[in-house]
Amino acid sequence: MDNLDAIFHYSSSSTSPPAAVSSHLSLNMSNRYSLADHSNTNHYSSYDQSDDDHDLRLIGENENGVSDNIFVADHVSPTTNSFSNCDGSELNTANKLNVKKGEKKIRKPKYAFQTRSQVDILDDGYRWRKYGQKAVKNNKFPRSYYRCTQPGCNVKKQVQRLSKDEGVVVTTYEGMHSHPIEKSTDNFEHILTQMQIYSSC
DNA sequence: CGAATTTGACCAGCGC
DNA sequence: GCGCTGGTCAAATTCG
Repeated sequence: MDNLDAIFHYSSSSTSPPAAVSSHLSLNMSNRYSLADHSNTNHYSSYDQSDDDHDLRLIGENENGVSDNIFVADHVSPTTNSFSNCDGSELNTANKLNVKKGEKKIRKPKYAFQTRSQVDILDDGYRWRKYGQKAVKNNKFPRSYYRCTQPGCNVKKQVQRLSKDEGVVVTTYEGMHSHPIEKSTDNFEHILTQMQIYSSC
């Protein structure tokens, strides 16, 4: 877990996913959820995430105080100061890591959501195909890699359960969907409302 | 039978 | 240079 542009902590006792939020988020980040813009991170308080995710800064906290924190990572490419450049453009084999010849590597922004959920597979309204799974250092749970199945849509996500808190699932999104959400979720509006609270800093 | 998942192999980046 | 780690590929397998 690194190179994240933002992590949103979302508490939920149901299977309804924050992923739905993130998917919506990825469609609208450029004009709505710019809180994690790297240019704004300097004034955020630091946050120690040394056990798992590293180099994360706390950028917001929910009023209920418990653990609904918003994070942004230190490692953000200068080219990703704006979400709007996250176009989901396809990577070719020679450019798997967004590296061009003679240029600094370009990373897409990533956005992670911490979810308190009993299930790993969260229905966010998009269709995903799993393309990999890896054991993660310092974590007894594997990380799963998914790609959006929509042709031409190159959005990826990673799903991982925290070792130190088995009730927490971290979903990391990379890229923006180039198509509408495929199905609605029951409490989408509720989730959106929470997101707006989080992003009101 | 087509789509999705599993899983070992492969590759690149990074730290030492 | 080497080993570790994260990310992806692709063949095999499973599922609907």
